[in-house]
Amino acid sequence: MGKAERIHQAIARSLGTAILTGKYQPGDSFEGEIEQSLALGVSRTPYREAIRILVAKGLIESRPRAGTHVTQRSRWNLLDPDILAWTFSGEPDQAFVRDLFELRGIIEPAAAALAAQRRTAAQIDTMRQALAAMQHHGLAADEGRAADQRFHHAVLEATHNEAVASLASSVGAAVDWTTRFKQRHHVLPRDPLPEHLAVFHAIEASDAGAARKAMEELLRLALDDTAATFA
Amino acid sequence: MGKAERIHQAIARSLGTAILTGKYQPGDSFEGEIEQSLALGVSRTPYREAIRILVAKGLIESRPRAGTHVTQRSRWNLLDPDILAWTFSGEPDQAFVRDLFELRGIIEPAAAALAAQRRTAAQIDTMRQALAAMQHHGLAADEGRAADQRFHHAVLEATHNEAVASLASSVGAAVDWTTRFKQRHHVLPRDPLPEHLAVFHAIEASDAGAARKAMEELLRLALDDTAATFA
DNA sequence: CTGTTGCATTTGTATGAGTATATCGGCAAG
DNA sequence: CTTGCCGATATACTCATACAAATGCAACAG
Repeated sequence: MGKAERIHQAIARSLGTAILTGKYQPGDSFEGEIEQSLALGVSRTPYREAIRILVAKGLIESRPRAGTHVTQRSRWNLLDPDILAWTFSGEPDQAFVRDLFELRGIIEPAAAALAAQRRTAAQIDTMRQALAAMQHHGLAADEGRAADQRFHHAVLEATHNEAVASLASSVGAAVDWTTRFKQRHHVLPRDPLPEHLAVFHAIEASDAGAARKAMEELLRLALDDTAATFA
Repeated sequence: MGKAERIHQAIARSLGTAILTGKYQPGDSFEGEIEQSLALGVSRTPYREAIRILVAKGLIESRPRAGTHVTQRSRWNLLDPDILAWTFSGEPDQAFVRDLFELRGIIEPAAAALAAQRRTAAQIDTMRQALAAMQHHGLAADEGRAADQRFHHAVLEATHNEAVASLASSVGAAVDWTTRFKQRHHVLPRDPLPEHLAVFHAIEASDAGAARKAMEELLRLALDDTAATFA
């Protein structure tokens, strides 16, 4: 049933995480695609495909004679879903987590306001079910966190804006990692349901202003929890 | 000097634009990697690498026995720089352009406010030079549009938030295409410099509220122009 | 010192053989 | 008739090797 990870995926993930965790610095070289692939015990084909994946995500660039080098951080597609997953597979940079929260603070309140104006009945349903699942399982369980993500995802979907919705996986990664991090550090989490319900009710009532404020409050509380964890 | 486009890049661009312009619909099949590559007159190696690129950007997925299929639109990384470039290489969907503008309306005012608080002297300098170049060349010239992009890019950079800054290429594509579109339809553009200067001066003065309002005004005017073009 | 030209090195492309995997269809049990 | 198992088979995946193309560097000519 599950899809076994292909070799090129494994290589891409391995090298990608190595770059994102700083084991390879911008400018570092991967010269010698024959040596590299043999060193990994694979043929050139999957190695090259892994390189193509990383190039597609902006992490590296390769030209004949010049070799393959890690690009400058500013050229990385940090919001790419795979990049985020690779970033969060280790202990991510605290500064980057703060940046992601700040981005959520920009996107999600505005999205909540738009969602309040445009949401369909089906999307309201999705949100309601997600919150029910979240209440039932709690954030300690995988299913609970998945439900949390579904809720935030549904809010972005309800904006009926594809560009905004495509940030869902990025935001979702931030949501997921934040709660995981709290769990990892054994912080007794305050029940997050009230804030979520406030957002939900405002969107259901088509009250854009209230939805914005409720989402801002939700993020403020989440950020406080996270900051407490770091401190 | 210029880098000749590699075959796998060309294939990826070709198939990517075909998907983004709707010539291939979600669910459509690319089965037969041998046939497909021969039909394109290339070997399987670069064809497969092109497929890996498209997979990395979420446009397609491929599994043994099942074949290679175009994924659902919701799984595409619409804000990926290449995806945007491919999208804008043709006549992009008007709805998507509106979505991108809405996203800019969410991101850029907030970014301008943050930039006002955090900008460095060097970043102020970059903005000033960009505006000077913009005034000198005008938006009809490539150099003028490049300067316009540099300005908006500098604003996002000045937030000192990597997650926000990584949206620069996305926003930049929107900026660039918008002005190109106006040119293409021979709309006599109003001089956009005053709004830009207003944003710049607010950021220089570290006035976050004024920067936010000035950017909102800039976007409102730009949107009006674009809407008039469509009408 | 400057421009140019040839060369060596690295990535890019071609091709054919063989492997692994997941879908599909049939078969058996319920 | 439905459900679950299970093997045959088409498909992508990997390997190995050979050759082509591009480009940065150094030697060289002016």
